[in-house]
Parts: sequence; C-alpha cells; structure tokens
Amino acid sequence: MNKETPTAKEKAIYQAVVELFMEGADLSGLTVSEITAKAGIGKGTAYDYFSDKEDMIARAIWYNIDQYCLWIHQGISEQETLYDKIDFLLGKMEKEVNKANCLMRLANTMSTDSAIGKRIRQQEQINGNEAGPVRLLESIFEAEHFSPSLSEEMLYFLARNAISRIFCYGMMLSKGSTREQGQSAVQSSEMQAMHRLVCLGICADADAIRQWLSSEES
Amino acid sequence: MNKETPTAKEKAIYQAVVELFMEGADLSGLTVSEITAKAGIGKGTAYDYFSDKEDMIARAIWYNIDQYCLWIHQGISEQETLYDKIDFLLGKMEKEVNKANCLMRLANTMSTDSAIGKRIRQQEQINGNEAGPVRLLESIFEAEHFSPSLSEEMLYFLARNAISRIFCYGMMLSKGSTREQGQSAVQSSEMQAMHRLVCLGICADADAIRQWLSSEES
Amino acid sequence: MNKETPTAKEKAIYQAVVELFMEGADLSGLTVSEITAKAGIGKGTAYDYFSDKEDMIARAIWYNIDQYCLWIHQGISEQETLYDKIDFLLGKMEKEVNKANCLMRLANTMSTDSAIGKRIRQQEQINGNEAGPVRLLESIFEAEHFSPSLSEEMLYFLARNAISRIFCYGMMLSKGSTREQGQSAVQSSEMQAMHRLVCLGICADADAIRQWLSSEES
Amino acid sequence: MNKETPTAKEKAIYQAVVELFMEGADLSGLTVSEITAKAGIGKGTAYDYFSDKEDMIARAIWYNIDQYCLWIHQGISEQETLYDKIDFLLGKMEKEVNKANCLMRLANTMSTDSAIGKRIRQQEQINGNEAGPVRLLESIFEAEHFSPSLSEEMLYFLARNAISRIFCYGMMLSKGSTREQGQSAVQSSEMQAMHRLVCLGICADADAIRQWLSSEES
DNA sequence: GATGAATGAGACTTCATTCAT
DNA sequence: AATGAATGAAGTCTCATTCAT
Repeated sequence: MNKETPTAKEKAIYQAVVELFMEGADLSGLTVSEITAKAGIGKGTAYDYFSDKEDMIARAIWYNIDQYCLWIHQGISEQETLYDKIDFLLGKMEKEVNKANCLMRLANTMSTDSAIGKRIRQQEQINGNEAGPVRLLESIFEAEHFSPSLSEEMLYFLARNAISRIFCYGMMLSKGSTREQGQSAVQSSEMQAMHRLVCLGICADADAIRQWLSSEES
Repeated sequence: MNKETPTAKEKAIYQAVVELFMEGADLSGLTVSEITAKAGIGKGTAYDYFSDKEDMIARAIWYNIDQYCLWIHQGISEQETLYDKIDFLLGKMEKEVNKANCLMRLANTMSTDSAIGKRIRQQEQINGNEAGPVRLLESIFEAEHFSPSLSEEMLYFLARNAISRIFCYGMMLSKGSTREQGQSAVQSSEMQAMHRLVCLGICADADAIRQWLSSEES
Repeated sequence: MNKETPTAKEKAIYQAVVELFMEGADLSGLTVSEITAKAGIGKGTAYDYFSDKEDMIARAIWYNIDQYCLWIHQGISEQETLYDKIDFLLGKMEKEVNKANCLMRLANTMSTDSAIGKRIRQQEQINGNEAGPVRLLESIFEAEHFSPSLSEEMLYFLARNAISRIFCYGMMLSKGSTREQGQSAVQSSEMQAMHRLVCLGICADADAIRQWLSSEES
Repeated sequence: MNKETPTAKEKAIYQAVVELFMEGADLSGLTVSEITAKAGIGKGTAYDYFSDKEDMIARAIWYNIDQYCLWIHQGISEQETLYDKIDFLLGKMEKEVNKANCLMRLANTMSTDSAIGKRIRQQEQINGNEAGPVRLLESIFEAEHFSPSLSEEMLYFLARNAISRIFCYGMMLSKGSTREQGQSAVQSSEMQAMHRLVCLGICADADAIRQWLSSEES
C-alpha cells in the first residue's frame, strides 16, 4: 500500500486504458497509439513513464482494481454477518452492472496465457498481493474466525469458490440487462431468487467447511 | 447436429489447433503458419476450407468441444443421481487434470472480447447451441424433473452456477498439481473435502431452487 | 568455399546493398526500406531470406568481397615476383578508382564498433576466413617462402602493413581523381613515383623481415 | 589557432564525448541524452551552445585531437632525427595502447560516410587544417628539408603513408594486448622487430622520395 | 486441388529537437 | 540562463492473406 501517487501522465494512461476497456476493447488487442491518443499525450511520452505496452496496461489495471477494491472494502466492513457482506457485494453489482461486467471480463483476461495476461499476474506479485478481488474475499472469510483456523489452501478455495458464484450471478445480471434494455432485470422474482441463492449458498459453503474442520479435529 | 463430416484437411486443422492449445499456446497468439505447419498442409490450402484465421480456430474449438462433451455425456447418462453425476464429472477432472485445465483456459478465452473470443461465441450460435459445457449441465438439470418446470433463465443460471463451481474446483486441482509435483494432490483430505463440498453444494443449489419454485407456485 | 549459390532474391538484396554503397551511402545508415526498394522486392520478403537488417548487409558485403577477391586472385597468380604482384594490384586500382575507393570505405566500416561493423566481422569468421583482402595479401606473402617460416603473427603484420600502404595509395588516387576530374591523375609523374614507392616499399619490408628472421635464427 | 576558449558548458560536453568514446562507445551511436547526462548538464542547455548532435561530437573530437597533438608535438620537437621522431611516436603508443587504440578507432570513424564522419571532416576544414595527426606528420616531414621542396601532394602522401604504417603497428599492439593479458606484448622480439621495421621503413620512404626528387630535377 | 513465396499494412519503440517553466 | 518533459517522425520487424505455378 506504500505506492507513490501516480503523476498526471500516468493517471492519463491509467484512465485511457480503463475507458477503452469499458468501451469493450480487448486488452490484448489494445495498441499504444489507441491508448496515447485516448490519453491525449504523445506516443513517446508514454515511454517515459512505462517500460513497454504491457507495463502500461498491467499497471493501469491494478491501479483501478486497487481503487475499486478499496472502495468496496469500506462498504463491506460496515456489514456484520457473512450473508450481509455477500448481499452487499451483489447489491453493488446490481447498481453497476456495467462495472461488474468489466470486472468479470478482466478476471478472464488475467487468467489468460496471453502476454498481457501474464504481465498482469506478475504485476499482482509486485503489488504485494495486498489487493484484488481474491484478497478481498479472503479477508471476508478470515473475519469469520474459523476454528481451528483455515489452511491457506482452504481459504483460497473458499474465496475462489465465492468469487465464481458471485461472477456467475454477475453474468446473469449482464445477460439480463442486455436483453431487456430499459427495464430493470434486477427486480424480476427470478433474479431475486438467484440473488438469495448465491448469498445463502456461500454461507452454506462456509458452514460446510466449518463442520469439516471440526470433524477433522476429532 | 446437421453438420457435415469434416474433410481430411479440415480434420488436420482441427487437430493442429487443439494440439497447439494443449501445448499451452494462447489462442489469440496462434499464427496461420504455426497451425498449417502442425497440420502438415500448405498455408494456401487452409484458405480453401476456412474463410480466415478466426474461422480455423473457432471451428476447430467447437469440433473438439462437441467430441469431448459427447464422450462425457455417455458417462454421465450411466449415473443415477445428481450427486453421482457431478461426482463423476469431478472424477474425470481428477484423472485428466491437464485436459480439464485446457477446458478452463478455453472457457476464459471464449469469454474474452478478443477477435478470436468473439468468433468462438458466434460459432456457438451457428452450431445451434446444441453442444458445449453449458448445454451439458443444462441437460443434467433438465433430467431432474423440476416441478413446475424451470424457466429457461433459471435453467441457464443453474448450469452456469454449477460450471463455475466445477471450474473453481478444477482451478484448485491444477494449482495443486503444479505445486506438489510427483505426489497426487487429489488424495489430500483437503482436496477430498472440497470435492464433496462441490457435489453437495450443487445439489443444495438445486434443492434451493426446488423450494423456491414451490413457494412461487402457491 | 562450399557456399550454396544464392537464390534470386538473395542476389537481388546483395546487388541492392552494393549499389547503394557504391552510390556513397553509409552502411550503418542503410534502411531496410531503401534496400528492398532498390532490390525491387517487398519488405517482408527480405525477412524470409535474412534474419535481420545486419544479416542482409553483412552477407551482401561478403558475397561481393569474395567475388572480387576471387577475380583479383586469378590475376595475381599469373605474376611472378612480389613486386609484380603488388604492381598488378595497384594497376587494378588505377583502372577502377571508384571500386578501390569503395573497398577502402568498406575496410573502414568493418573496423568500426557500430552494429553493422561487428556483424560484418562476425560474418568473416562464419565464412571461414578464407577470403577478404587480408587473406589475399597473406597468401601473397606465404608464396614468398620465408625461411625459417613466418609466425602467424608476423604474416598478419606483413599483410596488414601492405594493405595499409596500398590503401594509402588508393586514398591518393581517389583524392586526385576527385580534384582533377576529367584528367587522369594517374599519369602525373608524382603518382607514378608513389606507385613505385609503394611497390618497392612493400618488397623492402619483406626483405627486412627476411633479414630479421635469419638474424633471429643464429 | 584563433579559437575562442570554450565555455565551461562546452568543455563539459567535450569531456563527456571523449569519456564515452574511450569507454568504447561508437560515435555514430551516441545519443544526446547520454552525452548531456555524462556532462551533467541539461539536454536543452547543450542546444544553446551547439547547433545539433553532430556539432557536439565533431567539435568535441577536434578539441581533444588538438590538445593531444599539441602535447605530442612538444615531445617530438625534442627529437633530432626522423628515426627518433617516429621511434618516439611508437613509444608513446606502446605506453598508452588504449589511447592509441582510440585514436585509430577515431581515424576510422572519420573516414566513414556516416553523418558524423562527414561532419568531423567538415570541422577539420573549419579548424583550418592546422591540427590533427596528418598535419602532425606533415610538419615532421617538412622539417626534413627536402630539396627541391616537396609538392603539397607529395607531402600529404608521405604523411598519410607514415600514418598508415604507424596505425598498422598500433593495430598489432592492441591485438597483442588483448590476447596476452597481463604480459606485455611490447617486449616480445617480434613486436620489437615490427617497431624497428616501421621506423626504418618510414625513413626509407623518405629517402626514396629524396632520390626521386633529385632524379626529377635533373 | 495444393502450395508457399511474396506482399505490405501496421505494430512497437527510439531519440533528436523544442519550448514552457 | 537552464532545464527536461513532451513530441512524433522514422525505423525494424511480423504475419494474415493472395496468387502464380
């Protein structure tokens, strides 16, 4: 978290990458020309602040992920129970379907074997693993005080599992919002059912682990 | 299912793309030269059977997905309960971690906004939505005889949700297999717990939907 | 000498590089666009036959040096005495001042620390040191039958020393030809004196070495 | 010699260029950033004192050549005979192989058709031909009092010829010093023989010219 | 029908030069 | 007077696609 504040030019690049991404562009397909044009700076200037194209994109992505997760984190910490926290997350997604959609596309790109996918993952380690959605979910489960405490492995599984389900819900959201433009898909009783199912399901997963832990202990 | 049987040249391309993908290549990064070289045919010849590079890859992917799902489908149909079916799927993944890994990489690539990602999704519609992992899971849930019957929307959600959880387990598998080389990660009690958690969780999701359906009815 | 005969495209590049060089271009400053345009082929085509720009230039240079030295070598072998051989060389230069001029510019470029200079020297080793001006002169002195035979070091020195003197004469030639355009500088009694001085000087150097060898022996 | 004394900033650039060159950099490859960074001044500042990059390098080179030749000149003027003077020069080279090496690399760069090579030669004319190695050697031969006096042409030839031979010896020196690290190549009997050969050879060339002059006169 | 040599648009990156501070 | 951030032209190289053989 001890990162320097970005310079104006860096921010311009960060902003440009995100805007292009939000407009639907594929991160692997972005060109330096596009990025710098959008950022309103010269092509060469970008190379004074970034070592290469991948550096521009990877750092832009993490800067925005960090910002976003920080903001989410604050909201989450005000919720008491696990159910409420997941409920809060899904609520955020419903209000900002588009942003949620981007986050999911991003997650996919990151797990790709493309040059940019690799670089983004590397950057995660540089950033110290302190941020990103997985870490966010891990911190939620850490706060649940399992006993005996969870192995690193299990914690990671729980977090990944929860993210998978949350993203799955997000997929339904963006699918619905595309189809029934104008009318809110969120309010359909089906979507509400899915919403509740996801919250309860994640809680049930945590409980199942809790039981397994105590059975292992004995 | 009204597909023509592919010619020898087409099959060669299909095979080449899959082999390259299994060797770890990024689909977006494949070049026509690589593909035709692997396939053992001339570059120009490929353009007699495919309209462009994306066509080669997209059709190759779907041809192989179809083959694979067909094979899986047969195994599944021999299982009685939902639990057993999911258990069977996870068992297949454990036995073929590498293949499962590819399937997940593929799923990611498909949901990308890259040129190739878009094309693969388009191809899915051309193929008539009759195949692919989502369709496989949908058919599993269709066999569960919900009453009143599930809306298309809900069926899709259940299938997607199940896939998300299965892939999440697959992610843990390939993570483990990388780390503890030589020793089977599958047999650790943690992995066994996750395995059971996923099976039970998916069944629980189905049950939750069942309850919601009956509550809606009244 | 077991080199493959170059393909038509390779020859086109070889020719283009030489022509540009003869027109006065600096080898380090040549661009791929210039070369391929002159050669009348596409930019990409060049990269099917050469690994990079330096490869184009270095191989072009050596191909032409080999050709030229081979041609010179035949003329030399018909001369009896050392004096006649050097005289023959200088005669060739006088008849083709422009070509001689290029050879000297080339020698300079080769001994430069520039990227292209290094590459040309590397290529010399690939070609097996069987060609080039230094080797040509070495073979002349080898034919002189020193006794006891010359060390590799001394042979190299004699060759280099002779080349230096020959090139110095060449420099005067091209200087003269530039200044008094139209009128042959070669026929001035001064140039004739220099010509004789160089021939005699190189012979004298050989004799001096001969004496030193016998003095060392005793 | 009517040159203004350089300002502090100019001297900084002069110094920087030479240091970079002595470190092995290729003059054509130097960048303005490198030079100004080494000089410890701003990039823009350099453009207040020099018209462009070539100007920086060319003037830097000549400033240092002038300094060096001036220093050599003083040593030479203490020697009586032509032989002693050449002997003195070679001795200097033996003591400072590295510096000699640079001087030869410089000579090569200067005779190149590269942008920087042309500019350095132009600068020579601006400086009034009063300095540089050729002028140094010319002054040595002028002191020999030929009779009838040498034509400009012949004087230039003698000087160039001598330089060629001296540089050839220098090449052997730096070749040897690279190979037999730790042990002084200078003291081998072969190098001593070459040393004497060069001194005697240059004197012999002068004598040959002297004879030719008297034969012409009659 | 099959081929692969040839093409050229377009990607990334460098660096001499300018100009607002 | 001095700076160095900013620029963009120009260079090298890749690769999807075509077409003569």
